[in-house]
Amino acid sequence: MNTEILSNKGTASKDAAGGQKDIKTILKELESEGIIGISVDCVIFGFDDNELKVLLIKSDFQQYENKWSLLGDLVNNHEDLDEAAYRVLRERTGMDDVYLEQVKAFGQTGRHPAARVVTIAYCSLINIEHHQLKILANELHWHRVTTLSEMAFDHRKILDACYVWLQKRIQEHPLGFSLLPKKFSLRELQNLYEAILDVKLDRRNFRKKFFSMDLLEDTGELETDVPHRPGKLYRFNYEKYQKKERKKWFGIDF
Amino acid sequence: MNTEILSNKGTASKDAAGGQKDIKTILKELESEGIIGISVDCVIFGFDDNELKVLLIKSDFQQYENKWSLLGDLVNNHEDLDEAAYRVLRERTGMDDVYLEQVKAFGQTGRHPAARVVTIAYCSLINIEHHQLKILANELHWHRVTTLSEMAFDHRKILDACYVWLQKRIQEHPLGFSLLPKKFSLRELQNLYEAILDVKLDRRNFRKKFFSMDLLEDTGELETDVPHRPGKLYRFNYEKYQKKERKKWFGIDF
DNA sequence: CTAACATTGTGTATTCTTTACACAGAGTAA
DNA sequence: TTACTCTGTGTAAAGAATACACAATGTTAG
Repeated sequence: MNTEILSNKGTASKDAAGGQKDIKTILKELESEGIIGISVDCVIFGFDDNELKVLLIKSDFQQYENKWSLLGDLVNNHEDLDEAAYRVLRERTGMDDVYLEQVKAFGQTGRHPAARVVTIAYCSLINIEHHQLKILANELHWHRVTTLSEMAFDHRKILDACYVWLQKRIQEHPLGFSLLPKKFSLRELQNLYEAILDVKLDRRNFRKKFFSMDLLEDTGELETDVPHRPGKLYRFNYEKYQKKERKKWFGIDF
Repeated sequence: MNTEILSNKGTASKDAAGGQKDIKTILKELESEGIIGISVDCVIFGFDDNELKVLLIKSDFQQYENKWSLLGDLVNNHEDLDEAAYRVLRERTGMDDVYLEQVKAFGQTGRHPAARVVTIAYCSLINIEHHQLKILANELHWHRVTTLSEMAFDHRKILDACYVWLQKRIQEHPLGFSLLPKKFSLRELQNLYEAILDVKLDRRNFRKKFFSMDLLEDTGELETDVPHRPGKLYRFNYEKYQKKERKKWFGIDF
């Protein structure tokens, strides 16, 4: 078989999900050879209009016509999994310096109609404002996470898993800042947490909590264009965070 | 290529790590075809003699002669990832009803000398006493996690990742009981936590904590064969745990 | 059979963390 | 100038984590 096609180069084949002429051929070959394909799928979250959004395209697999699909691609033979995920991100969003983390492998037989494909799901967080969608093929755009119509393949399951992962992760690690501009108000930060965790938080306690962690730096600037008293703008201090000693090892509770 | 070999059946080929005559041929074929192989590797933990143990075999890949290796195998073409992991467990330990969870995919190029193989790591917890090692080939046996000599492939990295995962997971979910006999004393439970988390805990606070969770049932029995006052034996009540409502959604801290 | 030993079982005071809650200040818009 | 909206702040109460000591129970050695 033609390994040249399998180890697809750069933007040649679009995605295990998005599809383009070649991918189907590749998958057909995999299937007829009894080979398991490997892909990555990126769940790319953004935060806009006080809502958590996810970046999707229209699937062009016939079985999933008009269904939404995650961004993914087959893994190139000579690239690491992480690299493959970064490549997908780069190709789709034009962004390089992006938060990206592996979440889970999905490998049910029958999850892809064309062939056996195991996919490694990655979760990515990007700032919608800083970001320009490059390739707008397949109606690439942002969707509310909470009100999603049906999705292609098992992508709903993948998305749900990543969302749950995010809800947990954001409470233990400072990921959230990747979704915000570099300078943000505490209100924005709280909106972010409220949206992702789907909960209302007490404003004063929320502030107290973050200030006591001592990781926010006052930029000295204020919000502009708000129709009320402007709030202070802060920035997250990654260095301080790195240096901080992780204690709290012990918290048995279930 | 011969898909019959690739989709290895049952006990035919032993492992991406353990190897047996066929596996090397399969891998060679994968490599020459430019195909990425998929395996599962199980990090099987046990608890014995107040220490956390892991089940390993001797690698018989020449490059890793005399190095220890996790238990794994190529994923069969028609089985789910989880099934493949269960199969490995069953074949090696003879146990079916075992705690097993996917932890992470490892897919660095070059992680396997014979071919490109992406492996999905699973973590498993078993009670050493309840369990009989079935196939003792390749010097299958238990090793202390803390004092491990060099390992084959990137298996040390995989093991470390699973260990860290376990340390975290055991604090949030009642996994630990899988490592203990059905009936256990509080001292045994505490030893387990102390060993895994590598920390000393206050006995009275530990008890208070577990009793307040209200998930331990007094069996009415006592320890036997201890050279001192025997402690009560408890059992973990899974049903109560299932019914318990999960609250504590909110714990931002990093 | 008694004394020494080892480990179980228990409660309270202190500190830290989380929660609940209200009012003055700053800017905007009419 | 007033009404409006959101920012910024502190305290009291409840709950959780920690530190800590002594009597009870069984075993073992003399």
